[in-house]
Amino acid sequence: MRYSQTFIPTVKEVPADAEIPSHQLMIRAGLMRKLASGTYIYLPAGQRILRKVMEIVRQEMDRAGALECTVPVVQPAELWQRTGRDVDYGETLGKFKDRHGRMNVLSPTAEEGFTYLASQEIQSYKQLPVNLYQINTKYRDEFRPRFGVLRSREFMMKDAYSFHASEACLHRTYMAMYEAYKRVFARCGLTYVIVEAETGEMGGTGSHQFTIPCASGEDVIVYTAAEDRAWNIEKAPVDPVAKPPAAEAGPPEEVHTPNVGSIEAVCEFLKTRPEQMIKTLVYQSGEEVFAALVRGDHEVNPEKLNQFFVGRHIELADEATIRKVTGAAVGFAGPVGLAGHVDRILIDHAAAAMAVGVTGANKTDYHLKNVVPGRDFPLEGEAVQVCDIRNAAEGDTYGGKKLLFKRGIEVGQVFKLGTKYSTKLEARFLDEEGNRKPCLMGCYGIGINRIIASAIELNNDEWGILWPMSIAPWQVMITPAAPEAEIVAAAEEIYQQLLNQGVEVLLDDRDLRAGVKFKDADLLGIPIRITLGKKSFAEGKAEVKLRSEKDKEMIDLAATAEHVSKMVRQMLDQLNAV
RNA sequence: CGGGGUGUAGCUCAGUUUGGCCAGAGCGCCUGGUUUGGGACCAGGAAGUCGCAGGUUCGAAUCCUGUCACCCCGACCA
Repeated sequence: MRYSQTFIPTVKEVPADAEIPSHQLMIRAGLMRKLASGTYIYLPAGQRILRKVMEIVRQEMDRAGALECTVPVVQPAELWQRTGRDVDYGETLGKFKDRHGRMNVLSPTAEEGFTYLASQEIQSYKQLPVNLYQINTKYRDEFRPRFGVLRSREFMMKDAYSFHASEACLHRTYMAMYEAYKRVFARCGLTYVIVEAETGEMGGTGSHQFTIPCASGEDVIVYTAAEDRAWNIEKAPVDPVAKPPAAEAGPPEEVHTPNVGSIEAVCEFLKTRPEQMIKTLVYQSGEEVFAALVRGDHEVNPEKLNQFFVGRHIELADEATIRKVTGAAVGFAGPVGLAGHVDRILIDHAAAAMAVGVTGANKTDYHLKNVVPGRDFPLEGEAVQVCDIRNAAEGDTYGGKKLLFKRGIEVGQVFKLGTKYSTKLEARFLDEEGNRKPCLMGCYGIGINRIIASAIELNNDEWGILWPMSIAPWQVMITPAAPEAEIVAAAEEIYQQLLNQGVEVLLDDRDLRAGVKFKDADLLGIPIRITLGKKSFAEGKAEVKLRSEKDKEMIDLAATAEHVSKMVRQMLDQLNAV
């Protein structure tokens, strides 16, 4: 490709609305432009990267026995009503009505589509297993799109869905996908951490996420100091904290705390600390109202709470409900005397282990001091349970091992779905004994755009991007650094030779000063640059430089193309050797 | 959805507090010339309904009302 004939609009200045390196550099290097909040146009160079990542994913999926399909992005809402996800997905699900008045859904993921297909086509265990995938646009009406392509409304995702007659078979495909994912991310030149994203319910290894550790990540990864296990914070278990020796505490004492509802404000007002408070959150799930108690400095983990309400949607109770069950304004709920007013009380281990604490008084503008768990409110009973319902925090342990934290970008997830979708959409098969059973399912996703952003987050410097060879928009860039005809001709010759050898090469044939070309080359981040300058040309040499290295190598002009194409192959082999 | 912020040239932003100079700068773009290995220099030039709609006023980028878009923060409220 000749630079003069492509379209790579680079910009010097950092765009005002881009915060993280990948977002800034994708704009600056002319890879993409914003169309609207959370939607981006991929320009030619960006599109090449997208295509390369998709091709790696496609190759690894095919190698692992998955079969490519394409399911429509616009799907009948009726299908989503049957699985209940039109409600469960909430506002994030994009919908529109067509001219016939039919509701349509913009696919944020495609369990329904693929399961529908299976329901139509799978009759017998003899047809199983089957693993189908697509690489297609997904749409999510995100609450808050941000960080460029990391959390966008429209994005490219590879999603696969497998169907099985047995748990063992599902596990085999699950592991095949797990291995395929390792290959995909390694080939893309990414260092990744695999975290456990789901335990309990499915037993054992129900779901793993592939995450790229980096500061811009939105997910929190929790891992043991020995790094022998890692979890998404949504699933990270914690040891119950030790109960301190019982403290001398008088009876609960009401204190007037006018307009002081928040933990912070109460601490300020009562000169206490968050870890001495018991936070009482009221949730609802349909008609059922329940309370969750955690220590003031801890955070409730909705995913953990969900384990107690499998398959149901839970949310924080609205103000009216809170008033009804606590008899007080929002901000003054507490566990003392709450038992009869809610259907259930879930108490985190750490809250239960407190010797004494401060809580809301279930009375507007009042809190209670000297509240002793177990004495002033029950820790056991029919509707009371002490359990793990909070996020792991600094200082926690699991299995006696210290827990550490870092941020990560989730780029892939493998998940054992079970029969949720196959039951609801009647994707069933007859087994050897003639019994009709719902298929066991797995689903496996990879965020294509996130791979690109992660690669940039991991590989950039003050000048621009440093692409791994496998996903670089071009493998080699040729920069004639002087306008003399013989230099241009030499560049042209090497360009043709490289093309003939199947190397993806970008020839900077623009009539510009060398400095400008160098700046653009560094911004774009093509891994190998061949520079032809007056001085080296006079000596019959070309300069070969890696984007990642400072030093250059002087190669005979006649040998340059051969030398460079060998380098390309070696760098690719290194990435593919997994 | 709540809170905060920003909308002025293709980009980054000044000007708005205190209404009145001709609506500006840097970068980019066009023309000519000089340059030519790390985002050159000189000269000339094009380019903005000041987000949009109302209103106040002799006069509005500036004040008021509404509206739209974009950005940031947000369970910690129990």
